Amino acid sequence: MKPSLKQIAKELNLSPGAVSKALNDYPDISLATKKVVISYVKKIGYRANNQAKFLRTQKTNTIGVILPEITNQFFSEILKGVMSQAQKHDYTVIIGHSKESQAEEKRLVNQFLQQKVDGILMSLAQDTTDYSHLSNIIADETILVLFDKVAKTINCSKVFVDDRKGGFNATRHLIKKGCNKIAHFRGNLNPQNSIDRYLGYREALTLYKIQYDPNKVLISDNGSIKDGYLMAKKLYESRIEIDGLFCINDMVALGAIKFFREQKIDIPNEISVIGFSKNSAGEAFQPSLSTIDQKALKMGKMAMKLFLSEEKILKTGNRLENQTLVLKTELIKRESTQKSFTN
Amino acid sequence: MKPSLKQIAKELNLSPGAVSKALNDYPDISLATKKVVISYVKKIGYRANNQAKFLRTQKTNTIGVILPEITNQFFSEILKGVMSQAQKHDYTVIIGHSKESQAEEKRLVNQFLQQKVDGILMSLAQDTTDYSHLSNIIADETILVLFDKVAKTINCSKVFVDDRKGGFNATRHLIKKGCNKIAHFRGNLNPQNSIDRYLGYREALTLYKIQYDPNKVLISDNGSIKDGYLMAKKLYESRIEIDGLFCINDMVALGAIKFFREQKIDIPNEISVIGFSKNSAGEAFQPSLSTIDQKALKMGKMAMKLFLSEEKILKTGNRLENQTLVLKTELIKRESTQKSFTN
DNA sequence: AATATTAACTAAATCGTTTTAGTTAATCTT
DNA sequence: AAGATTAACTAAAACGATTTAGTTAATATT
Repeated sequence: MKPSLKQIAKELNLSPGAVSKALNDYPDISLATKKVVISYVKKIGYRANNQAKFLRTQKTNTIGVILPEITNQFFSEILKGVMSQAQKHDYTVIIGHSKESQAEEKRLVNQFLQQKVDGILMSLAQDTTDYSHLSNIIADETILVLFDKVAKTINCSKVFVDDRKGGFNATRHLIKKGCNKIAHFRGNLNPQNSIDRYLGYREALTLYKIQYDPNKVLISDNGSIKDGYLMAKKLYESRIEIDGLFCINDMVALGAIKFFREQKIDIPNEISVIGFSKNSAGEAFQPSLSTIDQKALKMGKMAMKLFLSEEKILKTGNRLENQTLVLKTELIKRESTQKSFTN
Repeated sequence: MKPSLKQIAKELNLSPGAVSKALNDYPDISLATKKVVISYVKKIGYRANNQAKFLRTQKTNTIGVILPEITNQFFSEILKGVMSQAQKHDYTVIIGHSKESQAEEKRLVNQFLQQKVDGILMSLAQDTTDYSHLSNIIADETILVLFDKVAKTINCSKVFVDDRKGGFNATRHLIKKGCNKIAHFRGNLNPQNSIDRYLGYREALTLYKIQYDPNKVLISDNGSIKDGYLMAKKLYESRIEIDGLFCINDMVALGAIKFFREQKIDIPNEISVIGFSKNSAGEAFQPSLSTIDQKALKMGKMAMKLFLSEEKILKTGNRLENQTLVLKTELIKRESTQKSFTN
């Protein structure tokens, strides 16, 4: 049914080897033969079998991408960035969804290794504390690139944003807009990103000599709109006065704003709010949401580029040197922190 | 380096065939031997090579998913649904991004067929008019399942929502809330979904004896927030009076609301607005956005289930019968159409 | 004209599995 | 105790490509 090299060879009175060489443009095949083979192959719509190919070449031209979440604009954009580069270099992308679970993450790594991917690009799940599966990847001589949520102790290439600086810039922006009672709705305790943004927040407070108040820091566990809403409610009901709020992400910020506006609190004049990650919904919101651009698309592209460069180094037989890329975030000033703005 | 069945066999003084059989639980291998093999394999962390496996079994346990867009909550949710089912049945998911381009879509189909996927699940690009690549999939004896944007003439399983009914329900909802000058920001001319939603809109107008006015229908080309904003502006500047608006999707609706609110137009009291697709941002918006739930997660799950059932039928050697599933949409009533709601 | 060189192939091994057919030794049957 | 049966393997082909090491015929060299 589906034609193989062997059948084509028989049809053209050639050996399978000759056909293979013709298609791969070997110099020891005549131009005339190459033309015949190529035109015949086109005619019958022959497609080489990648699996069979792999058996000899040991290259699948496939990478695996593991994301903790998929219905999340940040990760979607990273994926988009990865895929744009993958397409450019003719790589196939396998995708896995770890659902923020270490067990699922390990299962996926195993599955991908069995698929013989050339590399794995991943962002760690929140509850990943054991890194043995990452070591397995490296032991398997498969390239590993970590992005966003990375394991500092694992020896591989990494790309992430400077979360601390991002948190610092967000907080400083609020301070410069005149806020001095600034709350922070932070993320879960373990992921480094969440810690770093919190540290940036503290750093800014310290620099501008604002007293740190632990009562103004609440912990979100899933970073959803609803979460933001409930945290704002909790803060409001505890009667802690604030004039600024820095949220772990835009969804939490939108939820918080929703609550505050229901209470007839003027955003930004009574409370200025800034998010993190630049979700596109923030732009349409009223007030439009100030945020920190986390450069998701670029991060995805860079992750793939890191993979490609390691691949190239490996091919030359050199010992590969891992790179760590720290991308700069960008402050997006919008209405939610623009006090002159009246609603 | 990486252990093969052959090496394991040598180590255990068995033949490669016996090891393979032990791992696949063949009845003609003794329990004792099976135990030895399994424990040894676990010890050294052996992982079967899927590519090599395929060569004999002709099954990759891999499906390809092609999406026109990826940073779009609707498609992300579909993907999530597909992946949840794929995981359950131990399938690997390859992903492709057609970027709404027919050429790219064809390239991806070709790439996936070369990867010997067991099936392709896809939503067509907006500009796809030629279906030869779809025929190729079927000719290759690869299972094809279309979702959301489907080709009615292609003989394969399909799943999509009843867009016409959805459009009808959205429009009727506005009418029941007292609107009778209802505009429609529709999608591009060719995709059937966009046409069907428009037809539903017309149908509702007809049923409730409201004069259809083509000036109240504007065409969005990319369905973005910005697009919605600009269309609202265009409508506003053309001085066409409306009291209701049905948008092709939530992003367009959010953009439109943004513009109207900037003009101090009261939403929903002066203009009620309803979107389509249930983007999570709509919930946090003020006013929260009424919309039509397009059942993305379910659609993804069903697409994978359709694939699995075809797979099962194929295995029994029976002729497969294609199924077409039409999912019901759900009206989500929120503040943007709740006239009693005061902002 | 004998030999060396080159062009253009072919033959066959190989990658890592699976699976069918065959083999051997032990056990059962009568 | 001889033949039949069974348990538990082994041997080898096969899947579809790639690639190394020949091979053959034509051409070039001296």
